[in-house]
Amino acid sequence: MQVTMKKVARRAGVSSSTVSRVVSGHPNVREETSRKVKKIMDEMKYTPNMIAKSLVSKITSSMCILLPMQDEKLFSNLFYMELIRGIATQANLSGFDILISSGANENEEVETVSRLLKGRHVDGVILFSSGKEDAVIDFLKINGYPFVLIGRSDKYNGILSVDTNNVTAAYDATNHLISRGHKRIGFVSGPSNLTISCDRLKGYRKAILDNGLEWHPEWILDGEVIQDRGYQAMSFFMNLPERPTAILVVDDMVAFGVISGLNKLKYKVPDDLAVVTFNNTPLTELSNPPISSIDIGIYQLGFTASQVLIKSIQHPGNDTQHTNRFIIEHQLIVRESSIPKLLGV
Amino acid sequence: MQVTMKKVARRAGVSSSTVSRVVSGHPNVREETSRKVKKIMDEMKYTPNMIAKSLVSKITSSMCILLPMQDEKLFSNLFYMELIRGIATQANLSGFDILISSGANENEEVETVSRLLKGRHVDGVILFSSGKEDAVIDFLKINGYPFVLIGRSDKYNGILSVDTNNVTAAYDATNHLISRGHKRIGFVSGPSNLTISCDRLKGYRKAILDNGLEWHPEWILDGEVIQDRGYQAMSFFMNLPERPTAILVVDDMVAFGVISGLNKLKYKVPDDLAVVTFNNTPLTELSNPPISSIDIGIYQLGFTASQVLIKSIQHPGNDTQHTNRFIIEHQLIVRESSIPKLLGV
DNA sequence: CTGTTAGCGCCTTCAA
DNA sequence: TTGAAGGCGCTAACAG
Repeated sequence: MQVTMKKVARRAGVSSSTVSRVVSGHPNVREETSRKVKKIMDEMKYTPNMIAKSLVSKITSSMCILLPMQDEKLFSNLFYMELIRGIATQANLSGFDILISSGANENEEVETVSRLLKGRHVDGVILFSSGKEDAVIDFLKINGYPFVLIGRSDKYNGILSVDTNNVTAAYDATNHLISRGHKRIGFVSGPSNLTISCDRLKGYRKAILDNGLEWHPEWILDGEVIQDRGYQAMSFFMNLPERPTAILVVDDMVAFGVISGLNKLKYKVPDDLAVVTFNNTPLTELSNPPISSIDIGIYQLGFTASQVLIKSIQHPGNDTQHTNRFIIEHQLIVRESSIPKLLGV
Repeated sequence: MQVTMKKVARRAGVSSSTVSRVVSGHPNVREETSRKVKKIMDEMKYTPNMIAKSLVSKITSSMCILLPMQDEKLFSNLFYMELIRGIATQANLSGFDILISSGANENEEVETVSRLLKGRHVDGVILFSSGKEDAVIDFLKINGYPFVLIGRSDKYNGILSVDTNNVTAAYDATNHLISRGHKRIGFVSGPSNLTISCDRLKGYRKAILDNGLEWHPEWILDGEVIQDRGYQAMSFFMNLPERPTAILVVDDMVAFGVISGLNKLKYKVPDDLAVVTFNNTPLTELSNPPISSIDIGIYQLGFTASQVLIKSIQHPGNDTQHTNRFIIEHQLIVRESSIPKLLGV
């Protein structure tokens, strides 16, 4: 049997409105009454029924994270888990709960989100930019539901989003290699339909061109191929005439495949090929050699997204606010994969 | 403005009870009425208000996953994400939503879970065995809330749990090494307060003793030390008099540290030291050499836990049912880290 | 300052 | 087979 306000009220000899006032911290309650009611609440172990509260207030204090469908596994588990951590931490700080959801296809995604939002299960959504048209975003925009995009989308503007400046990040990473004397630099790309892949490629290319270096299409490898058969791919790559002396890799996991392949082929990192990658997951430190990586602040990304969404939920008016795109700073973490080994170890 | 049953009812010229019956598939509705109401519902895009439904039915169709506090990062992100996938997939199949929660300390954990359960936000909880006394479990047992434990706990019995037989798994892994001719086998352990670590150690030890092999305390390393300074730890290990020729490692991530350390020290895997590990996350394939690993079916673990919890929520009577411990089969995936390299590659 | 009243949107009797 | 009425636990408006 649940302890309700009514019961607390009866036991305390007051009306249930008074109990409600005490619970919600309403000012118009005599100090004494408040204390008495609170004591009784403690005794009876009263816990508010959030469902009933939601029903009348139309606020659920929860948000959902729409995980992308598993069509590309390149940026996967480590990345999302860290993101969820960031989101959850910030959400909990504001008393929000996190709901995880996903759909097998776009239709299912829309249905899920619709059910959750219209069914008043959640107040808003955090989702990931796919780069292409997105039925979910359309749905959210049309119905005016609060949502935040992690990543960037060329197709939509004026929507709340949190992102890394991937072009600059790639530019910086490439410049790091250039500043270490590399003239021929390759690139391992991610799925070409993802904005994140395109942006990183763009930044890489810009750095190459800005520095007047050579630009060879053969120096650009496909990350998915590396994951599947890193050995062959790297063998091909390393046997190119005038092959690169350094390579920029779109993701830590993929960099592992690259280095693994190189090791098998008896090439040394960074001596034969310097490697810089993105995301700076814990893997980079465990690799041999440890991998230089752009830390894009995954946790921050999630934390901020959560913050922005909650703000948008709590102040719905600000649709046309000035800043709707939030950029998380990145930072290059230099490790052995891009600099000559230190003496001693 | 939300579309309610009332509005649909008015528009369809029936009572809202009838609409309710149609929605819930109640048999006592004339075929014709049903069709008419359904048509109107579609037209008006009626979506049931789950909150209101919950309020009266006292069923939320959602569960929460209580993520462990981040005091040990040994079995971390990759593991949990995969687990969540399994849980979410099964849950969605049954129309359940997943709530992610965590707490900074045990008190917070209890509070969160209590709020969620008593506030009728979720119907049940999936949590992870910590091995020691657990205030959350106490809370759940005392209040009779449905919950499932992933892992095993010596302290509690008769509670629903889903687990790997880690003793057997470790036994099998060790026997694999023994069958390949290894006589001196080391072990890298996880946090000693976790049941999972103890069980794996137990299985390893049993295999060693059953086969009449040597048992040296120095051959047992601490996983956390490896993560922090794998190089030194492995250097020490490899310089032991009559050092092991093989080693069993409690987790993939840690095995990475081990192999990384060995590489730096110019030792070869598996020639100088064969390695077998647990969990079979995608990392094992990306390593050089690829690591032999016990696949404990993380996804299955989550999937089953979800299934068991839902069953327990929907049939609350079965507290004293016969099977309350579900074991997921494990399987050794043999890769190059434990067998001589294949010719040709 | 406090109590009464009237819903939130839905489901479940009970009567017709 | 259908409708009316009442209530789930809470909040908000209006009186006192």
